[in-house]
Amino acid sequence: MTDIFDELQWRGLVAQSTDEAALREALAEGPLTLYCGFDPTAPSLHFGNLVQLVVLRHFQRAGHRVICLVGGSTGLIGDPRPTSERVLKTKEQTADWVARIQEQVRPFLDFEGDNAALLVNNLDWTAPISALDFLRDIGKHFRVNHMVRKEAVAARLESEQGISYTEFSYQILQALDFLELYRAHGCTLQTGGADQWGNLTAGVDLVHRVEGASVHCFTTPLLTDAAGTKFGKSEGNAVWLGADMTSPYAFYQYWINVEDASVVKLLKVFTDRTPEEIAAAEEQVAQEPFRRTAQRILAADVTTLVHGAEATAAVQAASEALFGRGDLTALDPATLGDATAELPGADLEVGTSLVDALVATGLVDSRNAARRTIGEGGASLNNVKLTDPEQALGEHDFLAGQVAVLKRGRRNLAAARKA
RNA sequence: GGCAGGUUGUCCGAGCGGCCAAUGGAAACGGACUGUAAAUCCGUCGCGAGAGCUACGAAGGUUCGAAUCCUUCACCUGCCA
Repeated sequence: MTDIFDELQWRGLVAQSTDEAALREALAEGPLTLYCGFDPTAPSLHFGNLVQLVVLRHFQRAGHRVICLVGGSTGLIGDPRPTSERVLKTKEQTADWVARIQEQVRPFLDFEGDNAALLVNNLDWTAPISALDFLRDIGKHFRVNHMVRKEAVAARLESEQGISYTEFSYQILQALDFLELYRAHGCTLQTGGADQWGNLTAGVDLVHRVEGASVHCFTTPLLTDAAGTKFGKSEGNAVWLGADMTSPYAFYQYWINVEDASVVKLLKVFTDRTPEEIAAAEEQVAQEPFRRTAQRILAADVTTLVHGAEATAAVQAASEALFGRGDLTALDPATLGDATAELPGADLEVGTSLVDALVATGLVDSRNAARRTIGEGGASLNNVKLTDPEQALGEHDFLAGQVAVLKRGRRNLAAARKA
């Protein structure tokens, strides 16, 4: 599959695009320059951003010039959400997050060599513009009539709390980026998530008005599971790319647990597997679902992409040891230590009640919940179901004298390390 | 500016002086089952071992007793200026 656009479509990475024929032609003519922006709304990128990073990666490999933008200015304003106004973050915090995200993005693209990706910050060209110049030079090109049609803005205009002028201006600020990158680097394509369509086209329009040039954009689809729920949440928490926010173990487990009905779709999106490999995986889901081969490939590939091969090997070994059929007490101390090192946990004294241990390790939210879980038969210690809420951690419960494995339900594990 | 209505647990949404930690639905979690999948059925779903404590926009008040009544404040909605 040589055509990049064909490949992206086959992978399910294209939702909506400006004139597809023109875009295909532009891509076929030779390397073009494209960009995708990431706003610093948190100290780490997350699942949704990973889709964009994967897209950029495909483009760079296909020989196109990739610009990765971190939104030092747009992050100060905030893209309006359809539901409610954002609370402004301080400039210091935003700058800190920009720095973190700039680092986080590095492994996904090649920033060295002939076709090095470019890392830019829109604050560099936005900060120097005066309010008056902004209104005269940029604002004049935007019709409010058109701006209010944008989905998130329209929703907010309908909502009880309305929308601040600050957030209303967001799309102009983002459009300005496209113009700037077009001028400075000949950038003619912007990509983004499905919810960014309005912002992307605002940029396309601005470049067209000011420079008379036709540029392009396309969005990736919102990824949902069979029930139509967004992917990227685990136990109600976002799946982050930062190891300090979502541990590599938790990250790997997230992918391992993907439902059968979605695993093929996610393999296409997030891995570099070929159509043949994916067809084989699909076949295995159908024929031998209990082996979870597709999920294992998905989890391994994506974890390697985000955390590296070494981390993947570690969490695979841990998962194997902890979820394997083998008796936990039979594990050798080294394997046990490595496996449990990946788990969330707590340092606990001999004699700590299991109720307290379940709370301390974060497996449940409260002592009540712990008792409930034990009462429901949903908790186990070293793979032995707990029945007595009053039971306490005994000396012999610490396997190899160091760690006890607590489990809630089928798949939530934690380590109680001997203090 | 005037008048009327609203603000309930993660979300939606009942309750309108005691039987209300608060009906119902969704989400979520656990069990039964396989496969660390889905579907289905059952259960759980503020904190606390318990007594009890904290919760129904905020602050006061009435009452033996308030999510429910009164006052003030904030925000929203509708009608009239």
